[in-house]
Amino acid sequence: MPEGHTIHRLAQDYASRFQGGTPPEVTSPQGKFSDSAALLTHTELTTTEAHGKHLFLGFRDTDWVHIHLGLFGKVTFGTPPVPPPTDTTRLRLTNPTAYVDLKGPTTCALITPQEKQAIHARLGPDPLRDDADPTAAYARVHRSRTTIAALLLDQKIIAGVGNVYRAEVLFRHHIDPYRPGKDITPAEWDAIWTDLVALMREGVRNNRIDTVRPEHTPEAMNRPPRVDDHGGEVYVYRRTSQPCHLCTTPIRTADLSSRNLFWCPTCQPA
DNA sequence: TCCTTATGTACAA
DNA sequence: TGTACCTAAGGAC
Repeated sequence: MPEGHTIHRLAQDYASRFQGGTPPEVTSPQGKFSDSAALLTHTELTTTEAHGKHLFLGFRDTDWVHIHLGLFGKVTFGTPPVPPPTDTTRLRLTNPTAYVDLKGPTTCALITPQEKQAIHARLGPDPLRDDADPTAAYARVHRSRTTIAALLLDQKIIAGVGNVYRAEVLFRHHIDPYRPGKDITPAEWDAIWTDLVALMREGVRNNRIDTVRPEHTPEAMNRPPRVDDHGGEVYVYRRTSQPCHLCTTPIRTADLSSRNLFWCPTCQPA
């Protein structure tokens, strides 16, 4: 269950284990990717790349495996002995020193460079990519009557932000999630973008999402650390009815376009 | 054993 | 706006 930082981390991890060296054996124990796996097996993994939540594995620089984890996809790395695959293992790479399994992805497909280019073209700037242009994103935000909360999840506008980073970055900038995009000032957008770059880079480094400032950590505030399956310390995400770390107001939750929204009504006033 | 839930997206109406 | 799809874990029975 990933946001962009997970995908960029996966790009690094696939590369460190399989790029160069012995070309991996490529299999699809589940069968859904078997034909493509047969074309790729024992060819070189030459590069890996992430854009937002999309992962690309480049074989021979011309054959790209396009992976999107969706809500359920999981990637597991390991070292030999290689365990028997389960019937949900979509893609397995194996070389003499490592293996990696992919399960439950929304997408795992062999695509051409042209098809890859089309995917980049429909994605907005990614705070984790060097080629990202935040002004292009702001231009769309600024002319939209849609809420900033919805815009931040729109991958055409900004790529890689998911439900956790959305909730947390709006809290960190005291912005009401229901505020229309057109009311976001250039200074606010600049601050949001800069913050996302820093937060998501740290997310790649630590492979988890932490958003609380040093003065609000469990140690600094003498409170118990969060115990949750997403792993990080946060202000509002899935903290429904718990007291805000800053003002003790109960954190609120609501449904917004079928996604869970979390915010502090005091720190993020309408 | 069934039901719910989840860091997501695409397509139909 | 609703629904379908991909999977696994945890809780209610």
